[in-house]
Amino acid sequence: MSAYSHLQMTSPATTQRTLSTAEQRRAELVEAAVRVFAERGYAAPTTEIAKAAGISQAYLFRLFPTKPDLFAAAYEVASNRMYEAFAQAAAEAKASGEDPLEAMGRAYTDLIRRDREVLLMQIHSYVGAGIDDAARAAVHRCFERLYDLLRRETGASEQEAKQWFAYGMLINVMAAIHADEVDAEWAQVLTQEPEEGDC
Amino acid sequence: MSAYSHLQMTSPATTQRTLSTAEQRRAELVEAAVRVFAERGYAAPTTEIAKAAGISQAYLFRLFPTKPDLFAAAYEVASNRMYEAFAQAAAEAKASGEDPLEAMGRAYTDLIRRDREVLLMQIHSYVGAGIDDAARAAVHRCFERLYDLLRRETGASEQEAKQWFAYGMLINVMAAIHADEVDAEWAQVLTQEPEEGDC
DNA sequence: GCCCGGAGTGAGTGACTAATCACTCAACAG
DNA sequence: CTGTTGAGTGATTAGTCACTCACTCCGGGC
Repeated sequence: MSAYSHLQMTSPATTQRTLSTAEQRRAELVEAAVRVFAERGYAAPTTEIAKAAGISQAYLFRLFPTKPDLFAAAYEVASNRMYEAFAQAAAEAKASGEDPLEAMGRAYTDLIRRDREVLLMQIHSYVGAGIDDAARAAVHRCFERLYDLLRRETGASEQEAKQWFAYGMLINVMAAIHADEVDAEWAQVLTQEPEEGDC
Repeated sequence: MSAYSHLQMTSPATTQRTLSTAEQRRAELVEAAVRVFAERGYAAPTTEIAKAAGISQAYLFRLFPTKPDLFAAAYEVASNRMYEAFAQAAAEAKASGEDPLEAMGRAYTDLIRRDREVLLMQIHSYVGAGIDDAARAAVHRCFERLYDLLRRETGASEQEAKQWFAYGMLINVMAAIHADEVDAEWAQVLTQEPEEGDC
């Protein structure tokens, strides 16, 4: 019978009317996909994603014809979320006369706590980029946009940009391997927040 | 670890046998596993690894009872190869009065060209670390050993060590996503070799 | 009332894959 | 020659996965 009909029956009556119901479901599905892919990687089964989204697996495949399509959409959403966080941090820093480079650096560490999924999706996409051409293109686009934003908004030099990305990658990896749960010097050093005099 | 560590045992000179010893086959299998896992990630099927090693899939499972066991062994070999490269670079630099920190940095970029598999295994293990407990432990051990080596041999400060690892992670990721094949400013900047005045 | 189209699903299917099992054969000791 | 042991395999199994299809349900237009 209705196996999981008790999940979210309270569908908001005041839904945004700009989205049709199918588009809305698609958006919900992608949100769920981000959650599950972030946790279990590309190998996450579609059944589990469908369950997380509260729909049947069959309907998942109506909304996204193939699994790579779904993964690409999830990655797109996650990398947009990251981009927006950085753009906002840069804009706010600019408005308040702060150093935008430093603000964007802080935005990264903030992102770990608030939105761990985004960083995990990033790591998983690096693996996907080694195999899937579409994933690789998406990852390259993400780096390009972020690099352009950084150079444009902060005026960082090439060397500064490189260093900024390097620390970002370190944060990504440390989050992926759960270094924060390890009680050892290396873990403490490599996950600690940057001090003031960082160079 | 110590169970399969006899890489080149003394082959019996008196008797020539057409059949290999199990230990020898195990070592060959692990070498093949490193190649295949590096290329295709944790999802690489055991049939393919067996084929690469020139043995049957059934025998693969006799030599390693489970796939995670095999992956862990492959990762161990790959990270040892990395460790040895760093240790050697540090030792040589020390002997010749060079700066060991810089030498170890150069060893990393050299490693990309010579032994790309090692870096790819590293990236793949980050994903494995999010799922498999054994893989996570292995990755943590690898970081610990490397961190200790760095601090001991180069006398780098915590901050210097952190920066060294950050650049290492950047190199890892750029290799994984094939950034070197991209013709764009971000790719060129993030993959270029470090200049002399890097800080 | 009746059709039509879109939302949504239960029940599959074929392809694969980790792991098992029953078995063969080579080598050697006695 | 014979019994034993370890190397090695073909065939199979149990389970999982991406993906499909025939179907139901429901609201709106005629």
